[in-house]
Amino acid sequence: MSTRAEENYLKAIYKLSEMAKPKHDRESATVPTNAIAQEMHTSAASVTDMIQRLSDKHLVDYEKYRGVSLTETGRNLAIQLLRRHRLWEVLLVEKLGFAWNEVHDLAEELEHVESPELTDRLDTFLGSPKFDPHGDPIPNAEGKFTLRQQVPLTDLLPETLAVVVGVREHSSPFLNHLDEIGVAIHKEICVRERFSYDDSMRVDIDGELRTISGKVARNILVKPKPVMK
Amino acid sequence: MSTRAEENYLKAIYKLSEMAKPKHDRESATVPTNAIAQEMHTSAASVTDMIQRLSDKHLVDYEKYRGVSLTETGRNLAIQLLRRHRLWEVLLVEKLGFAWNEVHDLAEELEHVESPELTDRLDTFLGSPKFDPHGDPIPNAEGKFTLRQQVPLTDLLPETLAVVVGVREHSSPFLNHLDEIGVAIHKEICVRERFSYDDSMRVDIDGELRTISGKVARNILVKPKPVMK
DNA sequence: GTATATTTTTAGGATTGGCTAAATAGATTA
DNA sequence: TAATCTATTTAGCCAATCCTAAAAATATAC
Repeated sequence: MSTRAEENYLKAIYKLSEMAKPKHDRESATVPTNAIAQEMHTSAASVTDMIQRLSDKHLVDYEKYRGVSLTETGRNLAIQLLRRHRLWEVLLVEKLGFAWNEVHDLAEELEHVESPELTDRLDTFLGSPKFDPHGDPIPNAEGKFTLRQQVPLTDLLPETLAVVVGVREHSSPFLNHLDEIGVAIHKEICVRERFSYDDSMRVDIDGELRTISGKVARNILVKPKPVMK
Repeated sequence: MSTRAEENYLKAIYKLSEMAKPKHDRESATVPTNAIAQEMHTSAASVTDMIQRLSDKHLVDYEKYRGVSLTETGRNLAIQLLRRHRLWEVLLVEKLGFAWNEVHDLAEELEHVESPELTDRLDTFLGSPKFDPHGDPIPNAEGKFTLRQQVPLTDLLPETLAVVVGVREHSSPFLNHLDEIGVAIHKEICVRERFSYDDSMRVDIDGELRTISGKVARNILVKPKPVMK
């Protein structure tokens, strides 16, 4: 029904509209043309073009000069793409042995293969994972996300133990850096000291004491461990 | 480097040129425009169009009104597509649990994801299979096919035991029919009687005696079992 | 060996999806 | 409020890939 190009626009609009409105909401926030152009590394004119096509297909609501938002159909499509993307990432990492910073572009290709049957079977084969290798939630077939307690590492008080559950940046340089400092999903981190001046912190990872910059800490998501009394 | 459309043309040309010249040969046989058009369900004019582009890219050799043949580059590309196609089919059947008649169209999509790394890892994950679920040989990374002794079921003499190793037809109706009569890859078949009039035969499958029409028998490939003395 | 039939190519056009440059609407500031 | 800046749209193009109809080349038949 929809082309690759259309699907990529839907994904971009979904992403931007979620960023505009972090809390999961029934409605889709309105995003400006320019933001889409930037996100997709294309010209604003091309965006206007495509948006008009998507609007004709009732995948987005569009009023000239007012920005775009996804219709329910459009959002469901975007969420299914996200589902496929993240399931493929799990296959690539868990089964094929790719590193977590190598799978994004491949999943970007694979997600466009449309087949509910394939998606279902992939999900089953992988054991219906709820999160992908970066800790992002995988929507289920109905488009529902699994919620989870998570905060940026910067929010932890000293002497708190926490488990890494996700990242807020997916760039290869960032993920490589995490590899270098021993941070990975499911690793335990214990905060020793916080420097509020620059949000950097001293932490304990695998028994090693390290300093993590604020820039990095802000992009690590953790789930605090309840303290044993 | 090459688009999806170009890749599909290369595959079609490869297929036709192999059919024209069954023995594996260094050279690629010349195929007529019309044959490609039929194979791809498109118009002859479109074929001429695309062939000119492929010729500009040195993927085919082309002389007006003379037909096309693949260059070495073109043939290598086609063989890599075949490799990916068949590896994906193995994944779909062996790991995801699809039936052998359900995987062709999906593999047709998946094969276009170009990544030597992905292909390699897929191959390793699947245990470097030499044949796909229909018994077709999977070329290795160097493009070499595993050869194997195989003959159409119609070639067997009565009282010969053989193992089904492949099919020469991939249509769903044909594969479904095989399912119905209990024929599957690796099944043993024992020929009891041959009727040369119409090539039909009485065979033993799983201890059950059945009649197989010539049309069906011709499309079943078997490897005769050496007779115990 | 010419007439006819078939195959192939050319010509011209549609659609998708991108671009640049120019025009216009909306937002910001003095 | 007027001037200016920015965001958005329009206009006009381009390339890829398909199409139909017509022309040209080749093959076949008498």
